Amino acid sequence: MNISMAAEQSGVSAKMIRYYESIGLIEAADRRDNGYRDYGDTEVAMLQFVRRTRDLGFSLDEVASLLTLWRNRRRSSREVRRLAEKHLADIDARIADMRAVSRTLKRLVHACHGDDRPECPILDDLAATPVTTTTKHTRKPRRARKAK
Amino acid sequence: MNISMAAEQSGVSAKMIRYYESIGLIEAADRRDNGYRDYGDTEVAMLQFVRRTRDLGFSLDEVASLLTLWRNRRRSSREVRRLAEKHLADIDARIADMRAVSRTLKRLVHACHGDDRPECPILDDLAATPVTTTTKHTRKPRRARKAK
DNA sequence: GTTGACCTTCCTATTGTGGGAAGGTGCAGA
DNA sequence: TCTGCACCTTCCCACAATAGGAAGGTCAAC
Repeated sequence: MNISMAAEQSGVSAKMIRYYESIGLIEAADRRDNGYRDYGDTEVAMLQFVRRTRDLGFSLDEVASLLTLWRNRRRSSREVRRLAEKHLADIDARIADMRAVSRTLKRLVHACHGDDRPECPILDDLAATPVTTTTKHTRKPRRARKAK
Repeated sequence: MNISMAAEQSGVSAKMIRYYESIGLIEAADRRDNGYRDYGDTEVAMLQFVRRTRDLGFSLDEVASLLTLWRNRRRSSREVRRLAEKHLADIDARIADMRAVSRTLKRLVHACHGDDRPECPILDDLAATPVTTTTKHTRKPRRARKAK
């Protein structure tokens, strides 16, 4: 099948399929005589795997590792679990950070009357208070993909 | 004072100060005879405002709006609050998304024994299940800054 | 003078995705 | 057979926000 069909069935855009191929994340697709890429059910299944993994917020580097493990019949589930745990810890740390930000913003929004007057505790706070964070380690800017 | 001093006092790197100036987020600094940028306490206070606002995850576009409001004596607090509320809703939506991802990952990690055997529910899931999301609207990839 | 710590501008990379141009291909209808 | 349209190809650009570094000027202490 053509790339647009594979895109539709896998949920990965044609643009991204070509990109993933170009960076070596997935193997180069077979080509037909006219130069068009040709996909079968196996390839679509792999693209779905990538899609799902991306949806869970794994980076392309992590997707590559997971793909390797997926293809390897003699892998140990330990390694897969370690990857997932690491990613999970990462996500939970980011959630904690964002919740701290959310709490601060809620407090500020409540303190501001939001009318025609210029007095605004939000701006006062922005000009003064240092931010409160809950985690100290460096977070990677990894995030879950947009919900369709 | 020199740019590195202003960076130290504001928490915004010299690199970023120049960048903010280049995109017009902040006004061009005064220059001394040797061409060096020169900063005073007013400028440092403004940089701190930017820093704090970025820490709360506002985009540079939003920072620009907030800066304008901050400088405007006759602003209405309504507008500030509206911006903060919008950003807050955005953050909360992203937290909800990430919590859904976190729950899924936790479930998968628990289901995987993580030993030498190759059987792995994590990979099985990645190959099969569609992702569960809680929000339907498009989320912007905005995020809180790294905790120092 | 020389050294070292500043400063300047300019270019590059990052991550993952989308947009679009320029040109080839395939198929359906007139 | 021609025409049009919907595909396909590669290649380049843009985004957001930041960091790294090169090449060169400046300043202050020794």
